[in-house]
Amino acid sequence: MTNSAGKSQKSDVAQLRTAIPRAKQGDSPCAACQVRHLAVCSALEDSELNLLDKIVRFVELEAGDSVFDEGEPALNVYNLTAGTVKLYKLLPDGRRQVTGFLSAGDFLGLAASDDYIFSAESVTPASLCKFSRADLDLLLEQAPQLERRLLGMARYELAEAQDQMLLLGRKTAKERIASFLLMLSDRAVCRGEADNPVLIPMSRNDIGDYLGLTTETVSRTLTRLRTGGVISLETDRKITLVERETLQDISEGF
Amino acid sequence: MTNSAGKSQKSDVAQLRTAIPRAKQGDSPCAACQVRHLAVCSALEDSELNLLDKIVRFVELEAGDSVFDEGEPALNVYNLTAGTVKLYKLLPDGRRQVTGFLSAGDFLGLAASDDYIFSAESVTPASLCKFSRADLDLLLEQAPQLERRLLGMARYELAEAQDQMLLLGRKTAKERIASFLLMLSDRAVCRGEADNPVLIPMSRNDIGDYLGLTTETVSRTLTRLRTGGVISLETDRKITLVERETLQDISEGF
DNA sequence: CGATACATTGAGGTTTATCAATTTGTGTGG
DNA sequence: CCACACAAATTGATAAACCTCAATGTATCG
Repeated sequence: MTNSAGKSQKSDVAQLRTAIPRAKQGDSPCAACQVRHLAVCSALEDSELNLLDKIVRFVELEAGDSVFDEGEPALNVYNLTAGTVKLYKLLPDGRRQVTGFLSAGDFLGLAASDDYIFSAESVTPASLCKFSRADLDLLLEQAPQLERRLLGMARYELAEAQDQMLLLGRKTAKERIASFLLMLSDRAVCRGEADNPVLIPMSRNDIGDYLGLTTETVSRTLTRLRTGGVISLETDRKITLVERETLQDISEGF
Repeated sequence: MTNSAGKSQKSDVAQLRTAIPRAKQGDSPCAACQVRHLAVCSALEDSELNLLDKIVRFVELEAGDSVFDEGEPALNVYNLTAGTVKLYKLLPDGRRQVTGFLSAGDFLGLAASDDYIFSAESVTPASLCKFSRADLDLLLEQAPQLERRLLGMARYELAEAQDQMLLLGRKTAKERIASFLLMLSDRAVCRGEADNPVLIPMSRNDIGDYLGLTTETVSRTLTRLRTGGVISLETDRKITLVERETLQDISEGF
């Protein structure tokens, strides 16, 4: 689940590469953050950013690295600033449910209990801002408006979770795939990227574990949508939405 | 979805019956609330309860009444003080996903958007405290600790939603039913009731729509658990957990 | 260029859904 | 209190969707 020593050596290289633009000249790295407007941090005034700078640590991950595992003490929280991270839960026999994919600006680790209740692992190379929960709690005292921002984010996540329950409980494979592609497209727009073609950072297996399907069903369903002319596969990981309206109708169950 | 005029007449009777103990002698009904320790209201000091009393309205529902429907402007929030309420989303062809069952102490209507994103309907006769969102927002100014409480509740709901995603995406019918029975038992304990036998306030159809199954599969699966000696059906709506450990193992996928 | 992981395709099986009939439970009115 | 009507639950037979296992094709990366 976590990485071997051989792989994590490369991570150091990545750290060197990105450390320079992130904290140049020793002035506030948070003030220079490209995704601040997307993150919890948007709740802080420019003058308060130094509070963040004091407690933040930067983490660089390569694809497949573990951020934390379910059941560990929830000591840290994270802001994802680049890349994609997946959250998942496991059953004893290895069945896996991916409960979400995170991208730039998303917050991670806000657990209800003392331990993490899911595992988090990078899907692509990723950059995170790491805060200890103790530091975060102190910060919340100084900047109570952060609490409102966190509540807003939690509500949004709840809304997404309810949509996902509808998908998992009642939608067909075709409807699930259509919903998934549209979600990726919409989220790219939120990050200021193009809505089409859709870039798919995760494997068919990860998609299956997110949608409650097998790899094979994901693949077959994509093939059928392609054959039907609704989408077009540029590569495995790059899909053009040819008939967005049709896809929308399929995703909503019409 | 809502009730006919004929049925809602009885609701008036229910209102009379319970109005007396709830607001006796005109002093603070919130101070006398039996489920305050379970609800958001526990975040308020006794001295602050009069703030609630000023803005609360009491609502009594009979089984099957609508609280609000998906897509309506989210003008109010509610605290459930007695009974069971189900939340659900619909697809255009009538497929339904119940996203949660609420019981005494649960909070309802905290939407991320301006409109409700799910419908809410009582499963049994129910009592609710109703607040306008505008009033709640004002109250949050005066009692900011409420925000922390709301955040805690949202986190808890998120944790439950993730468990439900694992259930819907990866568990078998048998595992889903076992998880469901244990959840009902655990929640009864939270409310200070007996953990066994389990009282089932909702229909097989509602259970199916919650677990992503059909009525028939729910029924057959209960029959098999009964035949296997793991549970015992006292009546349709009252089930004894004969082998709780076994049920626990089944629910976790062993 | 070769090795390896990932994706696709095919054949066949399993679980759960669907459709239909029967039984049980509930509430009403005689 | 009983009989009736209606809704809810159970059971059975069949079908469909998706999964499993296996083989083949195709990216990707040293």
